[in-house]
Amino acid sequence: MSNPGDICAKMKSDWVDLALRDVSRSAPVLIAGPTASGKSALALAIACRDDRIIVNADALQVYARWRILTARPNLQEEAEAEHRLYGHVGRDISYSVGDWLREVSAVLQTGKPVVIVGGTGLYFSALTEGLVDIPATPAEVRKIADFRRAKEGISGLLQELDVATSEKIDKANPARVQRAWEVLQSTGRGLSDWQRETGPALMPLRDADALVLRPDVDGLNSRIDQRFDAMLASGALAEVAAELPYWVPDKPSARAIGAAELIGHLRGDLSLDAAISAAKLASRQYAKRQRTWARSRMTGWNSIIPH
RNA sequence: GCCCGGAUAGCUCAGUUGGUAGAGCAGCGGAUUGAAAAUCCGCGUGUCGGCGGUUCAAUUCCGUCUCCGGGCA
Repeated sequence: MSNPGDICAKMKSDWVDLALRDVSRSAPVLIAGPTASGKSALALAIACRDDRIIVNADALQVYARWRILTARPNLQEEAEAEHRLYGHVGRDISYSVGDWLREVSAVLQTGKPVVIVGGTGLYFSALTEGLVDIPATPAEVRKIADFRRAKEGISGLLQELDVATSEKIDKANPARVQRAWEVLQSTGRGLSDWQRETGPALMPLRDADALVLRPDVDGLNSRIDQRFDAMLASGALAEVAAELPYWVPDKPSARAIGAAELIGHLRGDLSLDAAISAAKLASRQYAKRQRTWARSRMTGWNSIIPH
């Protein structure tokens, strides 16, 4: 049996101890960084020290089905501190930055001290730089956009955009074009028009102790590989197998790295080794994108070198 | 041992009727205000296996050697 505090004590490692010394005891703490860099360990150590609640800032860890695959804190870890916004969204529910920001806002209103931790850069920029409150895209509009995009590509949607938005967005990026079209279609206003109204941030950077983990690339890559092996050892394949009957590639939760690969293996499309390699590769590529985001978008954050 | 086929970018391969070469993937860099673990953009000098020959010029043709497949003994 483990007593409260056991995990907290166990989580401690040299770099965590070192980082802990400079972390504010009063301001909200933000922890970002690439996948497998040790964010959760640091968050738990801080939460234990200051009796904070841990708030998830990861777009996939919100989904209920993937505890192992998305490296969500386990039950023991969750018992050490209150965790919020983890695994609380169903596999078919679409979830977005706006949803997340509203939920974070509600948590902050409780007045409890927090450590907000996750790998989704967009969530942090919405939190610290602001996000306009645009009504959610109705499912029918999304459906029409999906259909048209599949049928005629993005050119048709692109042509129907307002000029201001069209000039602003990356027209080669189907996701951006579709988003802009959906906003115009469902609200009657152009996206860029909306965005001009972006108000003050919920949590400006100066009000927080913002930390980015910046691990050595080679070290991180091998940690990513090891972690995926560990996920398999603790039942990732069974977790994915349980989803097999419900699997639809374009469902929101299906984007978890490793899910499509392991489903592919379970269906006999590729060997387990091939699935593992593909999943590890996708994770390394994801970590690279997170590094790029941190470099350019988190310049005001304090860097921590883990491990 | 003999015969055939390979050897070109980190990997899989294309190509050059002789004028020193280009795709995919990987990698690297970047963008990213509601699907963001998503999506998108940019970046290609490499003894064209070694050595010799022919040629103004060889990665390309010839010879030979090495290695890897396959076949025959």
